[in-house]
Amino acid sequence: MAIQKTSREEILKESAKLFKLKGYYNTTMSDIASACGLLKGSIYHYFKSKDDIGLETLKYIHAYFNDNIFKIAYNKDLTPIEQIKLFVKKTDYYFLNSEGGCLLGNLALEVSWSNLDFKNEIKEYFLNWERALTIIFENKFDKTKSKELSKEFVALIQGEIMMMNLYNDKDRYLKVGKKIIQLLE
Amino acid sequence: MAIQKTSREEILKESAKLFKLKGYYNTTMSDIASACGLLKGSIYHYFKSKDDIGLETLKYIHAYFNDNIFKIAYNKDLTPIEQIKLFVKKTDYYFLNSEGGCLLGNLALEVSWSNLDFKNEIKEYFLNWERALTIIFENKFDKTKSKELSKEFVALIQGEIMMMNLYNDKDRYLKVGKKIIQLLE
DNA sequence: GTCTATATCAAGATAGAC
DNA sequence: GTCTATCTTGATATAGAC
Repeated sequence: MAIQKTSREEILKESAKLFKLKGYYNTTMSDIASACGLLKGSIYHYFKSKDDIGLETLKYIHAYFNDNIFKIAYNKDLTPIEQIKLFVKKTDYYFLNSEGGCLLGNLALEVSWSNLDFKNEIKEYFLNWERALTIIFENKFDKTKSKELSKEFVALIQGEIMMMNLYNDKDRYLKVGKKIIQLLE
Repeated sequence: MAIQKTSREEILKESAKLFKLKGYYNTTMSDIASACGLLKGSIYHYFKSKDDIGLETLKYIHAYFNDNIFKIAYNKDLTPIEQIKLFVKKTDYYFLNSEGGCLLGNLALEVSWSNLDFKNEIKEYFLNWERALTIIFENKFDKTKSKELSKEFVALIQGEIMMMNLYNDKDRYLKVGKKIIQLLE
């Protein structure tokens, strides 16, 4: 009986960090293992391959956004203004503390050309993001306009996260959230 | 005397394609070589390492944008409207025909965390892009507003390129150029 | 300038001991 | 559940023949 040093979830968390910072292909099983205090062979007890870890990591982060951020749009106990403020607050909190930017955005550019499973997961993530924003916007705008706005904001957020991390400047990114809130006020 | 099959420039062109589509780390010297009709050993006649190719490829694409697109902002023979229309037209032409998106944007997310030379080149590229747009905007807006607009548009373009390639939909990307032109009309 | 051949290293992955 | 050991592959890179 060996002492349990890690768990499936911890491996996914560490993998997400590494993939964001080093890129997917440039992160090795050895990197992931040592981030969890293991040797690389031990990782295969939890996952059957690196691609398995990659896809599960995307799903894990996607689920985090679904459960903690996107769902705010479906919470009828909040007013639209409260919804959008909380939505922006939680999104900002995540990305301001997420060294390396947006995992799914990063992998969209790096991996989605070659791995269809990854690509589909990433597409769903952004669709869910857009759907959530659309629902909030529909309190003030018509369906078409709401869709258009939400798509544009999701793209803008991705671009600004790229710039935030490139120039180490949070202000530009934070402006996006302020703009979104102003739209509904 | 062996027949010359390729050139420094062709290697950079093929590398740019491959890096965009497959990612930097996932592209091998063998991939690059065979795209040029060579065997991998032969590439080292032109470049001393893969990182050398990577950095030179970034510089090559950066120079293309400087010479063909960004410089439009400094052409005093054109009116501001003509400038922005040409700017957008050339940018759109490039990205609509650039399978895999924006090389410097892609590598910004994949590589810039680990390679400072890459990161600096990428930062300069986006700064030059912003500077060019700022100059055109200054014909209608004050300096602060022009800077703000240009930064936001560069970020938005990057985000929309990501989405265009993810969803295989050119319309969303094309809206950005239309918005930019409208701003100056 | 391109080739063949090879050195070197590190990657993903597996097997079996503890 | 983690370890050590190892297999196999494929990566970057070099040397020297043509």
